[in-house]
Amino acid sequence: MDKPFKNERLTYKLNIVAQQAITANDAIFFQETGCHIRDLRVLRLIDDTPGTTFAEIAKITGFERSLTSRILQNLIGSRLITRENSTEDARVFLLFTTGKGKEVRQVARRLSDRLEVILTDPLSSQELRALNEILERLGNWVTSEDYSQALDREVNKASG
Amino acid sequence: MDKPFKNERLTYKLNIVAQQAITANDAIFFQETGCHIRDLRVLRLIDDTPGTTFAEIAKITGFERSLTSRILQNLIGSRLITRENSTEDARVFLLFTTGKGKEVRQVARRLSDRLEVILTDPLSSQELRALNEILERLGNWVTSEDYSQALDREVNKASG
DNA sequence: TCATTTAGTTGCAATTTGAGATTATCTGGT
DNA sequence: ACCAGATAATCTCAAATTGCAACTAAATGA
Repeated sequence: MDKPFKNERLTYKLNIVAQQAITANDAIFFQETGCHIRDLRVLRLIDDTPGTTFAEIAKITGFERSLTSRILQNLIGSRLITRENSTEDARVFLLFTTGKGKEVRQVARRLSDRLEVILTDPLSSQELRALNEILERLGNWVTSEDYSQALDREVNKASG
Repeated sequence: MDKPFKNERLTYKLNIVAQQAITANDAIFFQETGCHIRDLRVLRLIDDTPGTTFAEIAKITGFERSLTSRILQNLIGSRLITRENSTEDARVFLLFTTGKGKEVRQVARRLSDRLEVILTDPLSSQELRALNEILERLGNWVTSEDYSQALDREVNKASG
């Protein structure tokens, strides 16, 4: 009858839910597609913008260049994407999904739909909408410059 | 004008918000108290249940025993908690917060309050209540046996 | 043509963490 | 009383992850 949390903080609750959901989902994605969520995200980006580049991917995802490089190497090794030299700049290469890559992307998409249904099972459709809306707003907030500044002010106030 | 996410999945949104909030908060907690969130959680547990044991902490937090051991060593090293041998079983030791530990806990508590105010700045009080309620429910769900089983069924259906 | 900048890769080292061995202690059966 | 497990907690070691910085290759521009 233990609740996982009682009066806990919002961040704590967020963390529990995010952590549990992601860990469980990631294992399933890996089992069903051979890819981890992070790789699938890159695959999706490439599939949505064929001919995108290494630098674009690194910029959009925010991953380190070395990490980006390794993820792309994995995807290429699994024959999910191909690289083609740019005709304009031989340092640059363009990324495309293979047929297999497109298939995996679809499998992942459908799986993701089903997993999200399971995750949100205890919520009414109204609650689900509300949650999406609120998280959207919070997501914008926590990634904003204003948020960092608000935190900075708080810290300076405390120690100053 | 880039939104951090558009049509993204719930888990993705959750992850962004949780990750950003936790990373930012953890740095501030460390700066202001010398402890990371994880350590503070253990400190809080001990302060709330004086005389609790290693095994209890490991069970409640779900941390590995080796990790739990290291966290306790840190807290002892920082003089925030003390260990006392159990009179009943010499293998067991009982944990207590020191005066300094209680102080740090209070500092952390107040800081946590303020950080949560900042985090939820863009939400109305009604939305905040709704979010808390929904996350509570989701937290219970994702840590339940039923959730794992629902995922198992989904996977078996897919591959079977 | 040479110096500088840019694209992407790779080697290396720091960090984190978990599994399993290890030590110390307890409990129960004979 | 003694021995054979069980149990509490620690510690060692090895695997995985990741970032930094050095590196190669190609472009740019003076």
